[in-house]
Amino acid sequence: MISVLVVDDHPLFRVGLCDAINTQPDLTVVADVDTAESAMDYATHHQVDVVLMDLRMTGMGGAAGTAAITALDNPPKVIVFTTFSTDADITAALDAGARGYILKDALPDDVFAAIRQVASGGAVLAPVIADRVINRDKGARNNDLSIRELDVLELLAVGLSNRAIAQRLHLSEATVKTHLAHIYKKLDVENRTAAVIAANTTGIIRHPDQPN
Amino acid sequence: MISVLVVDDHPLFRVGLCDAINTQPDLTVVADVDTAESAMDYATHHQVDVVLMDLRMTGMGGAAGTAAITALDNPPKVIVFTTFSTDADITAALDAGARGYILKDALPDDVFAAIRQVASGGAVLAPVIADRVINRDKGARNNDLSIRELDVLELLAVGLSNRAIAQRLHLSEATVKTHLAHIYKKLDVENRTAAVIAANTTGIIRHPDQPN
DNA sequence: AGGGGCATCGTCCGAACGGATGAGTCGCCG
DNA sequence: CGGCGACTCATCCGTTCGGACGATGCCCCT
Repeated sequence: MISVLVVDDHPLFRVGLCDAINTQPDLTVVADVDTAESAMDYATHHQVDVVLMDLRMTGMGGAAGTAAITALDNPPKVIVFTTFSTDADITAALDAGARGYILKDALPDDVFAAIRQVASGGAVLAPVIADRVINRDKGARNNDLSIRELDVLELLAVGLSNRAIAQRLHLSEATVKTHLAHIYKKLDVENRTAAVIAANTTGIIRHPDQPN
Repeated sequence: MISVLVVDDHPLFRVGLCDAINTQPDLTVVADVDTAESAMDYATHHQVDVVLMDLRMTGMGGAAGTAAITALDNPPKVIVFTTFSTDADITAALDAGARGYILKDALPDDVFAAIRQVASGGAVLAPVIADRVINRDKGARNNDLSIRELDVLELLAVGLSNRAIAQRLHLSEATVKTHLAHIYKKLDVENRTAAVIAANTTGIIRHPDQPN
């Protein structure tokens, strides 16, 4: 019997998920919580095989929660289970030690299979995610912005002018322009607006979370 | 007994939702489907009291589906049940004839209550939504962009230059600039990048749907 | 008949942006 | 040590934006 801990701040979804899992003879939900904090709390005091963790939650968030849980002694396997699949989310989750990344539009059977797979020591990535991860380590290396370029891009993405960016980062405007030129090349765009869009859609930078 | 039709393309969520509803003695899910098309199909051939409709789905989408269903003879009441709450989504849903708009992070009891409320002829808006709707009719009237301004904003939001926008819309650049100036005023921003951000976060324009 | 919003186009000008190029410092890696 | 990349700054130049006018025509509403 594989024990599962469900972490999701959508009560309705959580309940449905728990019920679905409990229909499986070899799976059982031992607890369901709505924050990463409580998940960590539970995992430190109880034995759990697999944690199904939502990413975007109020509080510490799923990525931090995953990291905290995988740092425990004899840690449970964590599967990130979320609606979102930006690069930032994926890397954060995998870096945090997640052994699986599946999307909420998956079929129930896929979820069950993922739990079994991970419980037995394997790893599971949703097809879309798998592509991303593979491509990331191939050609997308040049897509990597330097730290400073990311700083600039972040400020760019909130609508600041070159001058304003320069002031915020204590740079000259010339330097900002240089960084921008590099950013445009790396993102393969022509202007700042397109760069902001690219940054948002590819998930290079973090959204301010759900728009309202 | 109130009969409910559940429309959602996330199988896991749909199943959980159906189970939850069926726990209520006075509610029963008579069918659950994964597209607006099948929902319309079902509603034309069967008697249903309330339809729980997801907004963002593959195919015709929830707003169009809502409009189609409420156009039937003796139509069921439609509650839009979604994760998203941008202005575009809300107005689309309400214009389409939805009698309720609740978010997927609602508590199960809230959902049950909403179904009962709508079935008995009432209307239900999630608190966040209610605020939006009310504010929209108050001060936000100047926030209303004209059709043409929206056209421009949409192209702006994919990173096009003034000239490119002009060509796409068969306008002179001068006209585009005039529209932009109006857009900036109405959105209370200083430049195009900020306008794009504002458009995205306030949901004035439609996202190209889920980023990947 | 008049007013107002919308859409269209024009001009002018200063500010901002984007591209090209060069160049200096620093740290890392072989 | 020598090369390379990141970071910094500068100058020059052409293009693009954004603001501030004005102007016309249309349609709707009072």
